[in-house]
Amino acid sequence: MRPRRHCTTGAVDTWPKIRNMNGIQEDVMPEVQAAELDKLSVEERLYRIRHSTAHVMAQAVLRLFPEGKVAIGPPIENGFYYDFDLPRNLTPEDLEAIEEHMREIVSGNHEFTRKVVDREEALSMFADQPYKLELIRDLPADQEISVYTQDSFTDLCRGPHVETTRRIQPKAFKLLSIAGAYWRGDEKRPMLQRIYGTAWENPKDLRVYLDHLKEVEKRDHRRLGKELDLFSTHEEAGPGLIYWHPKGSRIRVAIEDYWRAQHRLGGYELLYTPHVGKAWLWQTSGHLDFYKENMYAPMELDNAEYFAKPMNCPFHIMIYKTQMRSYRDLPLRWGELGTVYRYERSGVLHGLLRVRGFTQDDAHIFCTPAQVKDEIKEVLRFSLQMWDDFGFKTIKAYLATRPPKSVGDEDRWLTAQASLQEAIEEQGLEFQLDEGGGAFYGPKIDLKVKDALGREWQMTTIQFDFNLPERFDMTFIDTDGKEKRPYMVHRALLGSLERFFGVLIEHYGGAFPVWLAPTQVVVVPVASAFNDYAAGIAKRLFAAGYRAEADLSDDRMNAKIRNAQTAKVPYMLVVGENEQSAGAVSIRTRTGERKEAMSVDDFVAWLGDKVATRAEI
RNA sequence: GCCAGGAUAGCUCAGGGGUAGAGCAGCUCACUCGUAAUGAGCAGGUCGUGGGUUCAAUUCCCACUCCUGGCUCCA
Repeated sequence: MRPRRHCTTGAVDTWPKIRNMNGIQEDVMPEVQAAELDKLSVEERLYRIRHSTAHVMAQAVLRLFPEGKVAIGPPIENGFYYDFDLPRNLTPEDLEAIEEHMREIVSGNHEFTRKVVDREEALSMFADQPYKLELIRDLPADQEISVYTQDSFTDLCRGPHVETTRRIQPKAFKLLSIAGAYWRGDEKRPMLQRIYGTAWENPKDLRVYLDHLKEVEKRDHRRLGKELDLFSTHEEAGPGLIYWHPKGSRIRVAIEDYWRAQHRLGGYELLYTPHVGKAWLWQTSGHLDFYKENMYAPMELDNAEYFAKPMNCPFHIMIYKTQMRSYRDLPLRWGELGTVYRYERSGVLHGLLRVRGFTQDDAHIFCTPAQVKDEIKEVLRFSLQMWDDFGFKTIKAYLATRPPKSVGDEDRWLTAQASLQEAIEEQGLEFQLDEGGGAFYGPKIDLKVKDALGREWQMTTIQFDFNLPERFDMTFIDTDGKEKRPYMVHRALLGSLERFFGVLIEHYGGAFPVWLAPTQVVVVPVASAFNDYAAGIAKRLFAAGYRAEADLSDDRMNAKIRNAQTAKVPYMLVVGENEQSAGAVSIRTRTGERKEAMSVDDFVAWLGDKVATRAEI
């Protein structure tokens, strides 16, 4: 299954997006008559189908475990889940048995009937269902309480549902996995067993979705990382720490070279700062008060405690404070590919996407109030251009504003929020407002990018910070000769190189565009008699700055092509008698296409163009 | 951290109370070949770590580590 916690899972555009953020039954759709079901949008129909399938599953589970307790079972994107408290742990075989019962229930053509009950009635109906009782007791006093019944099963539920189980096709749903989940997501409460399932309108849609899951698995960056020899992790050497192999490093170098070049053009200076800092630094920044549980334990040295850095900002501020800063010096844009370490609980580590040490493509912008607007606009534009260059074309913005508990002047918050929103609107970006969702120290924009499989990943963050300038007493001298507080914006565009690499691998399924491919060209001689010619071409390409090699192994030509193909090398140059005598190469792309033979000079120019235009192939 | 499942050759995996097997990769030899796998041979393992039960444990039991899928938070 896909890593739900790292991306909004999901789905090709045509697939309905149904979210249930807090995992509790919620439903904003009005009740409709059964006959109207077909008039509903596909999203609304699927919502009902999934919700109803969850009820059917609960009924099936209770058939197997009559003494089981049911918790909640909402529809989610692409499916549904239901949480249970059962006398024993479920096994994968149980899922098959449950599915069997579900098919039988569904084929009974039972109606879903809705009934409104008062609180007392509800409490007595679910007297032996403690989780339901808790839900009922937590409902607001003026809330209408409804229950839905199909066959012999009645559930507390706001609805809506399909009119009969006939709407649930026996071959259009599938149970996928069992997982532990805390009651109401609280680790102090009981651990329940959650069954995830997927449900669709018809068997064909289910098949398309299952194929999609297979494709997701094929593109899994951990699998491709191994197959393509890109990176590894080592439990003996510390979990969650990434080792970049030569081929992975080639890609990283290409990314970093691009990143530096773009930042230079964008008016950034680059910094290098230490990996550890004394307790004073983290005390001043507040990290020891608010972030300690995410930090590596201190090292003691000369009676002082040193911490590995979880963030780069305090170091950049130290540099800021080495001089008196004038308004004439601002804005300062300081970037750093800064490697940070954060403690993550062992259960959450996941390939490149969730690690304990990573390199942020970090930068801090220090500016005057008058400069804020333009700076934000530029950062956003910069970010979008970068995503475009890396081949991600669909971006969504999330603007998070001031939460109730927060620091900083009201007018600074308003200025900051206004400039964030204006920047988004100017770029014509689709965005969602997350009222009160900002950090206590400032509002922010997060960008989610959509990958080739339609999954959204949160990558870019652009964040105001009203806290650190105060804590470190940062100032600049304004035009009136007075000391003022600069604005500080923290931004990471790619996020972290590790995570970005993981997403990039999955986006391209390992078939990187030419400018990023670890090996851009493999020269394949048709027989060993042409080894020298092949080696000469590879050498020439290499000298011209390309990642090219000749395959001079004992393999036959067909095997060499296959090896290059499975390594997803964009171009294979096949050379034999014809090419040698003409000083040419014949080109085969990894898509299987054969191009007309061209002179080596022409190929160099052609390849240069492909790299410069960031062509996929 | 918690719940569940897993860990056997470099990789993918089979097996099972009497101390291990395949394919690919690797090495050697032969083949000199025109757009996705030439053939033969060789080598490769304290069966995750530690403890227990047993005449005997890789197999059964316990603990731990890591991995996988979830739960909370986040780049």
